[in-house]
Amino acid sequence: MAVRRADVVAAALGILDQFGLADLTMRRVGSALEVKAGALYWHFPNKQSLLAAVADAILAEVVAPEPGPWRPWLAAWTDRLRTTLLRHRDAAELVSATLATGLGAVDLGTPPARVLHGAGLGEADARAAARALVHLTLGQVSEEQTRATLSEVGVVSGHDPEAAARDHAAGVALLLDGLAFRLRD
Amino acid sequence: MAVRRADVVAAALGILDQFGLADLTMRRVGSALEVKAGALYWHFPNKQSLLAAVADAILAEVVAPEPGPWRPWLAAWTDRLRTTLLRHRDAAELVSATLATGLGAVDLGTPPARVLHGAGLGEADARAAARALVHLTLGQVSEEQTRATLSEVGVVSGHDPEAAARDHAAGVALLLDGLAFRLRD
DNA sequence: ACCTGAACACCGTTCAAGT
DNA sequence: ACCTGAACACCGTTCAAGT
Repeated sequence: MAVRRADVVAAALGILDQFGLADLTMRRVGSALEVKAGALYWHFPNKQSLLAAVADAILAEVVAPEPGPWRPWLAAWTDRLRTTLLRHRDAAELVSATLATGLGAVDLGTPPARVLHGAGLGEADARAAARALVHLTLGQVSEEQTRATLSEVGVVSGHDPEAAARDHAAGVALLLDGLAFRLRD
Repeated sequence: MAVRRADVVAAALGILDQFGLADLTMRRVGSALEVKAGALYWHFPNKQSLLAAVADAILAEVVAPEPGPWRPWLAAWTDRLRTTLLRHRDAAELVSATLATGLGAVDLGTPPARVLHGAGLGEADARAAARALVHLTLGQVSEEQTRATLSEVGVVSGHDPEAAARDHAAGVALLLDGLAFRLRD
């Protein structure tokens, strides 16, 4: 039974979820598929491309909110992005890295930028605001996930998920206030 | 001549600047000091601790603006943070990773949080805003530095530093607008 | 106090050769 | 078309032993 590209991505995502990014090696993905590491290079040119595909798979889970007023739409979208990232171990770090390399296919900033542009913001400002929202979320979740892992191992104590959610919402609300100020008549 | 802890950090920073984070290995740092990799473990318990020390050294270069009104103070501080990060290859990625592990000594969020609290913002909101500012900057610079490296190798074309500066300023301004809204009477 | 030598258990990647 | 075997050039980390 030949392994297909999608099988490789699924296996990699499974390893990420169970063991984290540090254990996501080509050799481990291969052995999960009962195949040697070298075989993966038939499907992907290198490890980074495989990681980008995993990041894309994760981001595809973010469902866009129903069309509506820009502020609740953005608040909901940001929250869904956060929740999706939290569902997969080390996902924020993985997505950040992929976003930086530019290898990912999913354009994370486009949906919020479109909404903001539709609300009357200039295109450049809309893109800048979308980037800010994305970086804010990735940064907060990345810190939260690392802390969660560390507290699991017992290195650090008292990781509070509700406090993290509030922190994130506070940062987002600040940005949305700034946007409301820009969009006022 | 015995190698001291500070020598190790300086050598590591030199390798980071010249060759980037991927080439910053214990073996390379050792050979730059004419010492075997194992010798470094006399000074640091592991690689992460050495990286944290390097991150601290970089962040120590950020000089706080003169005391003054919160808005220009924060704008200046954020800009200096960005400029400092840009002076060292892959610095944003390194600092982000260190910040997540909690190993770093420099508390990046405290100065802006203090200024905001002094301006009348509640302590929790001040901390959340400071975190937002930091994550925004780290995310933008991290992307910028990766793109800069890629464009150096020729993988990607047209990295525009001025556009990146404008993007960052736009994101920060948005947040500061939100803060101004909160701090209005 | 500080370092070497040498090992252990890994990595990502390549590529001829097989089926 | 897809995979193995086997290698290449590396990693971080440990630790007895040396000075």
